[in-house]
Amino acid sequence: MLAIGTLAKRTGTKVQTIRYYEQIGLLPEPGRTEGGQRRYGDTDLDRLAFIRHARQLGFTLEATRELLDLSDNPDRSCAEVDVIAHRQLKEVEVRISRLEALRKELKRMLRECSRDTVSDCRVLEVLRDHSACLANHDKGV
Amino acid sequence: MLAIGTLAKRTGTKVQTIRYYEQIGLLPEPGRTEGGQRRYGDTDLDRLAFIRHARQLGFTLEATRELLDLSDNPDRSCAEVDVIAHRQLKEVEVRISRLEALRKELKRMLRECSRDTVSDCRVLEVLRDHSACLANHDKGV
DNA sequence: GCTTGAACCTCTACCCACTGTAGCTTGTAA
DNA sequence: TTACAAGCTACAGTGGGTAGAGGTTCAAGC
Ligand SMILES: [Zn+2]
Ligand SMILES: [Zn+2]
Ligand SMILES: [Zn+2]
Ligand SMILES: [Zn+2]
Repeated sequence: MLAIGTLAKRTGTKVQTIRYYEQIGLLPEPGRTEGGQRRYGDTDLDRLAFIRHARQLGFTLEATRELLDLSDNPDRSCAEVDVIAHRQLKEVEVRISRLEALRKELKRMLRECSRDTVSDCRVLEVLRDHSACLANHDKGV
Repeated sequence: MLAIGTLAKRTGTKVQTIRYYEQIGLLPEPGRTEGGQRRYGDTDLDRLAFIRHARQLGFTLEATRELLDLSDNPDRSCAEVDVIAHRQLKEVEVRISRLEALRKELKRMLRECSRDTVSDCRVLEVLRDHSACLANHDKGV
């Protein structure tokens, strides 16, 4: 049986985060020692590793919860899993294209800057005057 | 003079957000009517437009605050501005490369999935077993 | 001038996904 | 036995807003 600190180290999680996951019902309440300290088994280790990996891949805790639920029912079709993963993929792709637009505009601003006084700064100029900006913020990209 | 709702519409900001910016000292306290309602001038309009544009380009409110301060001192060198913008560019680039790694791995997971039962689902398999994953989460990429 | 109702006001709580702190108790190795 | 690392609970705070309750003010139409 593992103490919470050991579990934390093995999964690269902070102790508080583990207690937080328990609090929101993502991890089951573990057994306790006489003195009230949490003790974990291998099932908990696997479950927490799963959660951490899902988080590293950008899934929300809610999506992670759904994935865990599905993972607990091995006979069901994996279509639902794939829907969640696909949704996450779309999400990531939207964020990428948004960030690429920002990257482009930031680079342009910096390239065009005269590096003189603030009053001539192209960066501030663009910030003040949206029409000098090539990014389409309105369209969410 | 503009009421808060008009200012909100003109800048594409929610009314609550404007009050929030005032609360954190990003917008100055405006004049009020006899009855206590806020009234804004063109200076406020420009300042809020600047803030919104900086936000759309991904700058944090803290960075935006620094940019506003610099913008108020037209005689200073724009080097500081460029440092902030450059920092933001780096930030954006880090986020992009992280997201691209996720994108790649999500696509791979989905491509390899047999679309059968949950027990055979490649997506869940990868989530359960990090060694089946090609993304390097450890290195922050 | 009066009525109506949209828009304003303050205050509080909530979102996500944690993280940090204070003040106390327990477990374990020397 | 003692020292102290590691555990415990409870609560506050992060960023960047957003939502709602419950009350007040403004302005247009009559
Ligand atoms: Zn500049
Ligand atoms: Zn722009
Ligand atoms: Zn699958
Ligand atoms: Zn991975």
